[in-house]
Amino acid sequence: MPPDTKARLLQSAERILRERGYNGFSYADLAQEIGIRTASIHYHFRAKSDLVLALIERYAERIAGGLADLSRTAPTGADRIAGYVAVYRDALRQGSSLCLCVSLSADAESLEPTALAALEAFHQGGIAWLTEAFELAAEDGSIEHVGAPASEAAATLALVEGAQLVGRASRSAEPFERAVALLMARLRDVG
Amino acid sequence: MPPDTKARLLQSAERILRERGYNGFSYADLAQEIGIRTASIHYHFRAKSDLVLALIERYAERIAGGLADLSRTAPTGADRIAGYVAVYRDALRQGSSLCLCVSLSADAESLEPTALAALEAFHQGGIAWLTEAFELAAEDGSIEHVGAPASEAAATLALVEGAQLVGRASRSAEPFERAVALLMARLRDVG
DNA sequence: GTCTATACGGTGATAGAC
DNA sequence: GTCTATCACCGTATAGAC
Repeated sequence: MPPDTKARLLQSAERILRERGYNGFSYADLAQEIGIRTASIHYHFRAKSDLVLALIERYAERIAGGLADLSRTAPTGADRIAGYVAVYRDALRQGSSLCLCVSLSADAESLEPTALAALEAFHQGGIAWLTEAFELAAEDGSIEHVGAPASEAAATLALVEGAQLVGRASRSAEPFERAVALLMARLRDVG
Repeated sequence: MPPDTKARLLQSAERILRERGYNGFSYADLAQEIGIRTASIHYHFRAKSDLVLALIERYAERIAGGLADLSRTAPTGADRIAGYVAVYRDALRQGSSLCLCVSLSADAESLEPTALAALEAFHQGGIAWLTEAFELAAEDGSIEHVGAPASEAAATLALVEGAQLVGRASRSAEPFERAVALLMARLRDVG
């Protein structure tokens, strides 16, 4: 019945980290937000690096789960790409936060090797999923002039991550929409 | 003859900030690197926010100057886009650093309004330059199937910034190259 | 211009009581 | 599980001597 502290910690930590970056958030912020002392956080996560690693893994699983759902429910390649872009649009939250892994990539220098490896795995997973989506699109004709699927995938991942960054600098969703407009225009039959 | 301390400060600060982010570098790092005390840095830049603002303005001018040169020397739209991509490729330095403004965009929450405004101006300037380059390309036919120049510009800015981020997470140049490969393939007659 | 000295709060982390 | 108390720094910033 009492809310699971560890879960609340993860939830708050993710939000703060996505707003302020790895070096911009502390156990003190976190402690204040959920109403315990910093010492208590160390009980759940021995070190800040442990918390961050748990955060990445949890985040990667959640996104991977969402993409797997999308693969099942989206019939065309265009539907899948539209859904993928929506994931990043939602994560931007009108320019107020970044995808956890976009935020952490910028602070790569401060991360442990294990966290760095998890970050790379996240990117690799995104590219693999996008490659499949573009392969499907090449077959079903739902996206205009599709190039090599692996190249389209790498470009699309960079596009949405960069679009988030530009939106973050403007604290607005508009730059994101402008950046993905051409990609969205290539999609056919998307509601 | 004695090296200008202010200039050395700016040079070192830019390097460190691009490697570690706004919240990941301190006056102490800077002081140690150029061999003076932190108190002396405050003589040149009253507060960290003043240093960062000077850094952005200097950086924006340098990049704008480079792009202006490129406009004069690159005859086709494709040449200009290739040159633009090269600017970001060089700034990535094999995955060891980011464009100053990519780094700062991720730490937007920590910046003063003046710095944020300068960041937005940097992005706006990049998009304006790219828009002209794509307009030229639409006329000279040097890039395949050019869409609305303003849309191409917004997408290209996001693409190269995102490509840097993915490269940074892997401490490698390869993800950057993969991300821009399709764009580069659209360019014709580029040595 | 650069220094020493210092203020003052933040930082991740630990020991041990409850 | 959470607390109090405490540690050993590190952070930006200032005052005033040289």
